[in-house]
Amino acid sequence: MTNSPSSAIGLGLLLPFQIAQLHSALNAQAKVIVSRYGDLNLAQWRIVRVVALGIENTTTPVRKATGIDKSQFSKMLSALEEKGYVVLHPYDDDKRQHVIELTKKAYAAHDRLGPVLDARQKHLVAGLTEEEQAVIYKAIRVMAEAAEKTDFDVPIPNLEEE
Amino acid sequence: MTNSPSSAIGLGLLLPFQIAQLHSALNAQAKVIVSRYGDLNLAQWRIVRVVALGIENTTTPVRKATGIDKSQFSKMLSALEEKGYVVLHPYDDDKRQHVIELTKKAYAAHDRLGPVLDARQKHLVAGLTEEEQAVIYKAIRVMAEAAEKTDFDVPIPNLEEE
DNA sequence: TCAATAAGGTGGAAAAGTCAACGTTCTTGT
DNA sequence: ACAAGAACGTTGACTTTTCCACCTTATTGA
Repeated sequence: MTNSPSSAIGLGLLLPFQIAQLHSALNAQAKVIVSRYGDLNLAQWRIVRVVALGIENTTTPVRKATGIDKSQFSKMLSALEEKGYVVLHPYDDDKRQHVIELTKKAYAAHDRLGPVLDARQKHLVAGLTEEEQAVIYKAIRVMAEAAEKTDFDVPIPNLEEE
Repeated sequence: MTNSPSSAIGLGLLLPFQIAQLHSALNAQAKVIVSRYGDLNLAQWRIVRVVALGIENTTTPVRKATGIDKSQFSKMLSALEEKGYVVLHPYDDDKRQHVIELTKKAYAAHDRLGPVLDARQKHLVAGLTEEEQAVIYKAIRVMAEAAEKTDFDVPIPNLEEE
């Protein structure tokens, strides 16, 4: 699109890069939208969302569902509590964890932002057919799995170091 | 990498979120690979790569091609210069910019890493057909474009605030 | 020619994210 | 029952990334 790189690489070899670009763009977009509707950042919003949708409501499962590192999760949760979005209760089944309860403020934020982000989602895939969307989901799954491997022992001729 | 990559993927959650997860996984993978072959980080590697492929060789176009924020780009370029990967020359057509010249060290790094990342790329899409790959590229393009929009004025039914 | 505005790059500050050590709680095996 | 080991969340140090204000160079328009 901008300028087609020299054949060999072609467009083919730039996939991770393009995904990084796409992610960056999506992230920026989400950030603008979310910040316009409140004082939550993206990570905080995701936590609220997972709980609001009733997917999970205790710390570890929520953390896993949102894919946030446990250190940051702890910090974001504290921030949410401070800002009055959540109340943390002890969890009897596992006293290391907490039960996350959303406040009215959180639900209000969710009610406001949810539709906007739904509209955004629709907008994002508006130019794609159902079949194409299905392909994307498959591709994400496949690539995420393939991203596990890190040892690509290319037949390297004894490389001279510099 | 810290958080299990595949766990949250495939839960049927929203697309941007899954892309973020995928990006995170790909990023971690690339990080490991790149760091194993030298002292460049991802951003630095991309700069080297764009120049090595002859796509661009002056600052602004390289910056745009790599999609790196201009502040970080400046820092990464300084780091590359310090580490002896590039030499910066004044650019007469626009004295605000620089011409980026790669050193032998940079070319050597490129020669070593290029094949490995090519192998990685092949591995990533190994589970996808040609058609599916084509869909992905289209999807990325479509979504990246759609990510520009940030005003989703949803017809908000005047929701009662609390 | 000269001011006004835009674009590029730099550097400091803030935010986000990562990492490792620690205390508590849970689980497992004996 | 109890010790050993694992899982969880928290904290503080640290790194990376992002944001913003500033200075320089280009461009535009009068």
